[in-house]
Amino acid sequence: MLTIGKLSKATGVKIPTIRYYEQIGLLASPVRSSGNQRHYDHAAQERLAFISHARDLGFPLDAIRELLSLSDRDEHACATADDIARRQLAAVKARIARLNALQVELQRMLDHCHGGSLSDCRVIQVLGDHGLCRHDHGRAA
Amino acid sequence: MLTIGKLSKATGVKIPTIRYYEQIGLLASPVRSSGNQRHYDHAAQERLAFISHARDLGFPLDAIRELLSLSDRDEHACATADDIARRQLAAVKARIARLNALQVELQRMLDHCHGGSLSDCRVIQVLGDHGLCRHDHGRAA
DNA sequence: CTAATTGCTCTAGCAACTATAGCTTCAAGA
DNA sequence: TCTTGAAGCTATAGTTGCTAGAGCAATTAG
Repeated sequence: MLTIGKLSKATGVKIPTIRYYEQIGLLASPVRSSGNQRHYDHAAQERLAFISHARDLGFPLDAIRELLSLSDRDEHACATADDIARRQLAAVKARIARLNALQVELQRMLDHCHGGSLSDCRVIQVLGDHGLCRHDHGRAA
Repeated sequence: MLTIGKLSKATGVKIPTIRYYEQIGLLASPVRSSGNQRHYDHAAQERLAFISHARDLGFPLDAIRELLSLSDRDEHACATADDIARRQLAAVKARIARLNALQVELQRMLDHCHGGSLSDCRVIQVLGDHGLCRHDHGRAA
Protein backbone atom coordinates (compact mmCIF):
# COMPACT_ATOMS: atom_id res chain seq x y z
CA MET A 1 0.00 0.00 0.00
CA LEU A 2 1.35 3.38 -1.02
CA THR A 3 0.66 6.85 0.26
CA ILE A 4 -0.01 9.50 -2.35
CA GLY A 5 3.54 10.78 -2.04
CA LYS A 6 5.04 7.35 -2.72
CA LEU A 7 2.69 6.81 -5.61
CA SER A 8 3.69 10.19 -6.98
CA LYS A 9 7.37 9.31 -6.82
CA ALA A 10 6.79 5.85 -8.25
CA THR A 11 4.92 7.14 -11.29
CA GLY A 12 6.31 10.62 -11.75
CA VAL A 13 2.83 12.10 -11.55
CA LYS A 14 2.53 15.07 -9.23
CA ILE A 15 0.38 14.80 -6.13
CA PRO A 16 -2.19 17.46 -7.07
CA THR A 17 -2.47 15.81 -10.47
CA ILE A 18 -3.28 12.45 -8.88
CA ARG A 19 -5.97 14.09 -6.77
CA TYR A 20 -7.22 15.85 -9.88
CA TYR A 21 -7.52 12.54 -11.74
CA GLU A 22 -9.51 11.19 -8.85
CA GLN A 23 -11.71 14.25 -8.87
CA ILE A 24 -12.62 13.87 -12.52
CA GLY A 25 -13.25 10.17 -12.10
CA LEU A 26 -10.28 8.89 -14.05
CA LEU A 27 -8.85 7.21 -10.97
CA ALA A 28 -11.08 5.50 -8.42
CA SER A 29 -11.22 6.91 -4.91
CA PRO A 30 -8.77 4.78 -2.93
CA VAL A 31 -9.26 3.46 0.56
CA ARG A 32 -8.48 5.88 3.37
CA SER A 33 -6.45 5.38 6.49
CA SER A 34 -7.93 6.06 9.92
CA GLY A 35 -6.53 9.55 9.54
CA ASN A 36 -8.24 10.09 6.17
CA GLN A 37 -5.15 9.64 4.06
CA ARG A 38 -5.28 7.92 0.69
CA HIS A 39 -3.71 4.48 0.32
CA TYR A 40 -3.17 2.94 -3.10
CA ASP A 41 -2.69 -0.65 -4.18
CA HIS A 42 -0.68 -2.03 -7.08
CA ALA A 43 -3.63 -1.92 -9.48
CA ALA A 44 -4.01 1.79 -8.89
CA GLN A 45 -0.33 2.30 -9.60
CA GLU A 46 -0.61 0.44 -12.89
CA ARG A 47 -3.65 2.40 -13.89
CA LEU A 48 -1.93 5.68 -13.10
CA ALA A 49 1.15 4.60 -15.05
CA PHE A 50 -1.10 3.85 -18.00
CA ILE A 51 -2.70 7.28 -17.78
CA SER A 52 0.64 9.02 -17.39
CA HIS A 53 2.13 7.21 -20.32
CA ALA A 54 -0.82 7.94 -22.57
CA ARG A 55 -0.67 11.61 -21.55
CA ASP A 56 3.01 11.65 -22.50
CA LEU A 57 1.99 10.44 -25.92
CA GLY A 58 -0.43 13.32 -26.16
CA PHE A 59 -3.70 11.44 -25.71
CA PRO A 60 -6.42 13.72 -24.35
CA LEU A 61 -8.01 12.66 -21.08
CA ASP A 62 -11.25 11.75 -22.80
CA ALA A 63 -9.46 9.31 -25.10
CA ILE A 64 -7.70 7.79 -22.10
CA ARG A 65 -11.00 7.45 -20.31
CA GLU A 66 -12.31 5.54 -23.31
CA LEU A 67 -9.24 3.32 -23.49
CA LEU A 68 -9.57 2.48 -19.83
CA SER A 69 -13.25 1.65 -20.16
CA LEU A 70 -12.43 -0.91 -22.86
CA SER A 71 -11.28 -3.27 -20.14
CA ASP A 72 -14.92 -3.92 -19.30
CA ARG A 73 -16.17 -5.38 -22.55
CA ASP A 74 -13.46 -7.28 -24.30
CA GLU A 75 -15.19 -7.58 -27.66
CA HIS A 76 -13.49 -5.74 -30.51
CA ALA A 77 -11.63 -3.74 -27.93
CA CYS A 78 -8.40 -3.77 -29.84
CA ALA A 79 -10.00 -2.34 -32.96
CA THR A 80 -11.38 0.51 -30.90
CA ALA A 81 -8.07 1.13 -29.19
CA ASP A 82 -6.37 1.03 -32.55
CA ASP A 83 -8.81 3.60 -33.86
CA ILE A 84 -8.21 5.95 -30.94
CA ALA A 85 -4.46 5.63 -31.36
CA ARG A 86 -4.80 6.19 -35.08
CA ARG A 87 -6.69 9.41 -34.52
CA GLN A 88 -4.03 10.52 -32.08
CA LEU A 89 -1.33 9.80 -34.65
CA ALA A 90 -3.23 11.81 -37.26
CA ALA A 91 -3.52 14.73 -34.85
CA VAL A 92 0.22 14.58 -34.12
CA LYS A 93 1.03 14.50 -37.82
CA ALA A 94 -1.17 17.50 -38.50
CA ARG A 95 0.48 19.44 -35.70
CA ILE A 96 3.91 18.59 -37.03
CA ALA A 97 2.98 19.76 -40.52
CA ARG A 98 1.64 23.02 -39.20
CA LEU A 99 4.64 23.63 -36.96
CA ASN A 100 7.01 22.90 -39.82
CA ALA A 101 5.33 25.62 -41.89
CA LEU A 102 5.59 28.02 -38.96
CA GLN A 103 9.23 27.18 -38.48
CA VAL A 104 10.01 28.00 -42.11
CA GLU A 105 8.12 31.27 -41.83
CA LEU A 106 9.82 32.32 -38.61
CA GLN A 107 13.24 31.44 -39.93
CA ARG A 108 12.62 33.41 -43.11
CA MET A 109 11.51 36.36 -41.05
CA LEU A 110 14.63 36.20 -38.87
CA ASP A 111 16.98 35.77 -41.82
CA HIS A 112 15.99 39.21 -43.06
CA CYS A 113 16.23 41.01 -39.75
CA HIS A 114 19.40 43.05 -39.50
CA GLY A 115 18.85 45.30 -36.50
CA GLY A 116 18.21 48.98 -36.97
CA SER A 117 15.11 50.91 -36.06
CA LEU A 118 11.56 49.69 -35.89
CA SER A 119 10.54 50.99 -39.29
CA ASP A 120 13.14 48.77 -40.94
CA CYS A 121 12.37 45.75 -38.81
CA ARG A 122 11.54 42.77 -40.92
CA VAL A 123 9.95 40.92 -38.00
CA ILE A 124 7.47 43.69 -37.41
CA GLN A 125 6.86 44.09 -41.12
CA VAL A 126 6.11 40.44 -41.69
CA LEU A 127 3.83 40.23 -38.69
CA GLY A 128 1.96 43.28 -39.88
CA ASP A 129 1.38 42.08 -43.41
CA HIS A 130 0.35 38.54 -44.17
CA GLY A 131 1.09 39.16 -47.84
CA LEU A 132 4.80 39.00 -47.04
CA CYS A 133 4.45 35.37 -46.01
CA ARG A 134 5.19 32.55 -48.33
CA HIS A 135 2.79 30.15 -46.68
CA ASP A 136 -0.80 30.01 -45.53
CA HIS A 137 0.12 29.16 -42.01
CA GLY A 138 -3.17 30.24 -40.55
CA ARG A 139 -6.76 29.31 -41.18
CA ALA A 140 -5.89 25.75 -42.19
CA ALA A 141 -4.94 22.81 -39.91
CA MET B 1 -15.61 52.95 -39.85
CA LEU B 2 -16.40 49.29 -39.31
CA THR B 3 -18.82 47.54 -36.99
CA ILE B 4 -17.45 44.61 -35.04
CA GLY B 5 -19.05 42.18 -37.49
CA LYS B 6 -17.37 43.80 -40.49
CA LEU B 7 -14.06 43.91 -38.69
CA SER B 8 -14.46 40.26 -37.84
CA LYS B 9 -15.08 39.35 -41.46
CA ALA B 10 -12.25 41.57 -42.67
CA THR B 11 -9.67 40.01 -40.36
CA GLY B 12 -11.01 36.51 -39.81
CA VAL B 13 -11.00 37.05 -36.05
CA LYS B 14 -14.21 35.98 -34.34
CA ILE B 15 -16.36 38.60 -32.66
CA PRO B 16 -16.03 37.28 -29.09
CA THR B 17 -12.29 37.09 -29.61
CA ILE B 18 -12.16 40.75 -30.63
CA ARG B 19 -14.08 41.71 -27.50
CA TYR B 20 -11.78 39.47 -25.49
CA TYR B 21 -8.72 41.25 -26.88
CA GLU B 22 -10.27 44.54 -25.87
CA GLN B 23 -11.02 43.19 -22.41
CA ILE B 24 -7.44 42.16 -21.78
CA GLY B 25 -6.14 45.46 -23.11
CA LEU B 26 -4.55 44.19 -26.29
CA LEU B 27 -6.90 46.24 -28.41
CA ALA B 28 -7.95 49.75 -27.38
CA SER B 29 -11.61 50.38 -26.60
CA PRO B 30 -13.03 51.82 -29.80
CA VAL B 31 -15.46 54.70 -30.08
CA ARG B 32 -19.09 53.81 -29.58
CA SER B 33 -22.13 54.76 -31.62
CA SER B 34 -25.09 56.52 -30.04
CA GLY B 35 -26.52 53.06 -29.48
CA ASN B 36 -23.37 51.84 -27.70
CA GLN B 37 -22.02 49.81 -30.59
CA ARG B 38 -18.31 49.59 -31.31
CA HIS B 39 -16.93 51.35 -34.37
CA TYR B 40 -13.40 50.67 -35.56
CA ASP B 41 -11.08 52.69 -37.77
CA HIS B 42 -8.41 51.49 -40.14
CA ALA B 43 -5.66 51.60 -37.50
CA ALA B 44 -7.63 49.19 -35.31
CA GLN B 45 -8.03 46.85 -38.24
CA GLU B 46 -4.28 46.88 -38.89
CA ARG B 47 -3.52 46.25 -35.25
CA LEU B 48 -5.94 43.35 -35.12
CA ALA B 49 -4.46 41.90 -38.31
CA PHE B 50 -1.03 42.11 -36.70
CA ILE B 51 -2.28 40.30 -33.61
CA SER B 52 -4.08 37.67 -35.64
CA HIS B 53 -1.07 37.06 -37.80
CA ALA B 54 1.28 36.75 -34.86
CA ARG B 55 -1.17 34.33 -33.18
CA ASP B 56 -1.15 32.24 -36.35
CA LEU B 57 2.61 32.01 -36.00
CA GLY B 58 2.12 30.77 -32.47
CA PHE B 59 3.26 33.86 -30.58
CA PRO B 60 1.69 33.98 -27.12
CA LEU B 61 -0.40 37.02 -26.32
CA ASP B 62 2.22 38.34 -23.92
CA ALA B 63 4.86 38.32 -26.65
CA ILE B 64 2.45 40.10 -28.97
CA ARG B 65 1.77 42.69 -26.30
CA GLU B 66 5.49 43.31 -26.08
CA LEU B 67 5.89 43.53 -29.84
CA LEU B 68 3.06 46.05 -30.02
CA SER B 69 4.53 48.16 -27.25
CA LEU B 70 7.77 48.46 -29.20
CA SER B 71 6.08 51.00 -31.43
CA ASP B 72 6.36 53.51 -28.62
CA ARG B 73 10.12 53.73 -28.21
CA ASP B 74 11.91 53.13 -31.47
CA GLU B 75 15.36 52.54 -29.98
CA HIS B 76 16.75 49.03 -30.49
CA ALA B 77 13.25 47.88 -31.20
CA CYS B 78 14.27 45.59 -33.99
CA ALA B 79 16.78 43.74 -31.84
CA THR B 80 14.07 43.14 -29.26
CA ALA B 81 11.59 41.99 -31.85
CA ASP B 82 14.22 39.74 -33.33
CA ASP B 83 14.84 38.24 -29.93
CA ILE B 84 11.17 37.55 -29.31
CA ALA B 85 10.84 35.93 -32.72
CA ARG B 86 13.97 33.90 -32.11
CA ARG B 87 12.55 32.54 -28.86
CA GLN B 88 9.34 31.69 -30.64
CA LEU B 89 11.30 29.81 -33.30
CA ALA B 90 13.16 27.85 -30.65
CA ALA B 91 9.87 26.91 -28.98
CA VAL B 92 8.45 25.75 -32.31
CA LYS B 93 11.54 23.66 -33.01
CA ALA B 94 11.34 22.00 -29.62
CA ARG B 95 7.68 21.17 -30.12
CA ILE B 96 8.45 19.68 -33.54
CA ALA B 97 11.18 17.50 -32.09
CA ARG B 98 8.92 16.22 -29.35
CA LEU B 99 6.04 15.57 -31.74
CA ASN B 100 8.32 13.70 -34.10
CA ALA B 101 9.31 11.34 -31.30
CA LEU B 102 5.65 10.84 -30.41
CA GLN B 103 4.78 10.17 -34.02
CA VAL B 104 7.39 7.44 -34.28
CA GLU B 105 6.14 5.88 -31.06
CA LEU B 106 2.50 5.94 -32.08
CA GLN B 107 3.27 4.52 -35.50
CA ARG B 108 5.30 1.72 -33.96
CA MET B 109 2.45 0.96 -31.61
CA LEU B 110 -0.07 0.81 -34.45
CA ASP B 111 2.17 -1.29 -36.69
CA HIS B 112 1.97 -4.09 -34.17
CA CYS B 113 -1.76 -3.91 -33.56
CA HIS B 114 -3.60 -6.68 -35.41
CA GLY B 115 -7.07 -6.69 -33.94
CA GLY B 116 -8.19 -9.47 -31.64
CA SER B 117 -9.16 -9.18 -28.04
CA LEU B 118 -7.98 -6.70 -25.47
CA SER B 119 -5.41 -8.96 -23.90
CA ASP B 120 -3.51 -9.16 -27.18
CA CYS B 121 -3.85 -5.47 -27.99
CA ARG B 122 -0.51 -3.90 -28.64
CA VAL B 123 -1.88 -0.39 -28.18
CA ILE B 124 -3.07 -1.18 -24.68
CA GLN B 125 0.13 -3.07 -23.92
CA VAL B 126 2.41 -0.27 -24.99
CA LEU B 127 0.42 2.33 -23.13
CA GLY B 128 0.57 0.19 -20.03
CA ASP B 129 4.27 -0.39 -20.10
CA HIS B 130 6.71 2.34 -20.88
CA GLY B 131 9.48 -0.26 -21.17
CA LEU B 132 8.02 -1.25 -24.54
CA CYS B 133 8.84 2.20 -25.92
CA ARG B 134 11.96 2.84 -27.89
CA HIS B 135 12.14 6.53 -26.97
CA ASP B 136 11.98 8.71 -23.94
CA HIS B 137 9.05 10.70 -25.20
CA GLY B 138 7.99 11.90 -21.79
CA ARG B 139 9.73 13.80 -19.04
CA ALA B 140 11.95 15.74 -21.44
CA ALA B 141 11.04 18.74 -23.61
C1' DC C 1 7.64 14.28 22.82
C1' DT C 2 8.36 17.44 19.62
C1' DA C 3 9.39 19.14 15.18
C1' DA C 4 9.54 18.34 10.39
C1' DT C 5 7.28 16.35 6.84
C1' DT C 6 3.50 14.84 4.54
C1' DG C 7 -1.19 14.83 3.92
C1' DC C 8 -6.03 16.92 3.74
C1' DT C 9 -9.83 20.17 1.57
C1' DC C 10 -11.10 24.11 -0.77
C1' DT C 11 -10.67 27.89 -3.73
C1' DA C 12 -8.62 30.38 -7.35
C1' DG C 13 -5.66 30.84 -11.27
C1' DC C 14 -3.26 29.81 -15.92
C1' DA C 15 -3.86 30.35 -21.63
C1' DA C 16 -6.81 31.73 -24.98
C1' DC C 17 -10.59 31.63 -25.96
C1' DT C 18 -15.92 29.76 -26.69
C1' DA C 19 -20.68 29.48 -25.48
C1' DT C 20 -24.87 30.83 -23.39
C1' DA C 21 -28.64 33.89 -21.72
C1' DG C 22 -31.22 37.71 -22.03
C1' DC C 23 -31.38 41.96 -23.61
C1' DT C 24 -30.99 46.25 -27.11
C1' DT C 25 -30.14 48.43 -31.51
C1' DC C 26 -30.01 48.73 -36.35
C1' DA C 27 -31.26 48.16 -41.35
C1' DA C 28 -34.47 46.97 -44.81
C1' DG C 29 -38.91 45.73 -46.67
C1' DA C 30 -44.22 46.26 -46.71
C1' DT D 1 -44.21 54.09 -40.19
C1' DC D 2 -44.14 49.68 -38.55
C1' DT D 3 -42.12 45.43 -38.11
C1' DT D 4 -39.15 41.74 -38.34
C1' DG D 5 -34.78 39.63 -38.43
C1' DA D 6 -30.01 40.22 -38.07
C1' DA D 7 -26.45 42.00 -35.50
C1' DG D 8 -24.81 43.98 -31.31
C1' DC D 9 -24.49 44.46 -26.14
C1' DT D 10 -23.07 42.71 -21.17
C1' DA D 11 -22.13 39.27 -18.01
C1' DT D 12 -21.24 34.83 -16.55
C1' DA D 13 -19.68 30.25 -16.98
C1' DG D 14 -17.33 26.57 -19.41
C1' DT D 15 -13.31 24.49 -21.91
C1' DT D 16 -8.43 21.50 -21.06
C1' DG D 17 -5.23 19.87 -17.92
C1' DC D 18 -3.50 20.99 -14.61
C1' DT D 19 -0.84 24.27 -10.73
C1' DA D 20 -0.59 27.20 -6.60
C1' DG D 21 -1.94 28.77 -2.25
C1' DA D 22 -4.24 28.96 2.39
C1' DG D 23 -5.04 26.90 6.50
C1' DC D 24 -5.40 22.99 8.70
C1' DA D 25 -4.64 17.56 10.46
C1' DA D 26 -1.92 13.38 10.58
C1' DT D 27 2.22 10.88 10.50
C1' DT D 28 7.03 9.84 11.32
C1' DA D 29 11.98 10.51 12.63
C1' DG D 30 14.97 11.73 16.10
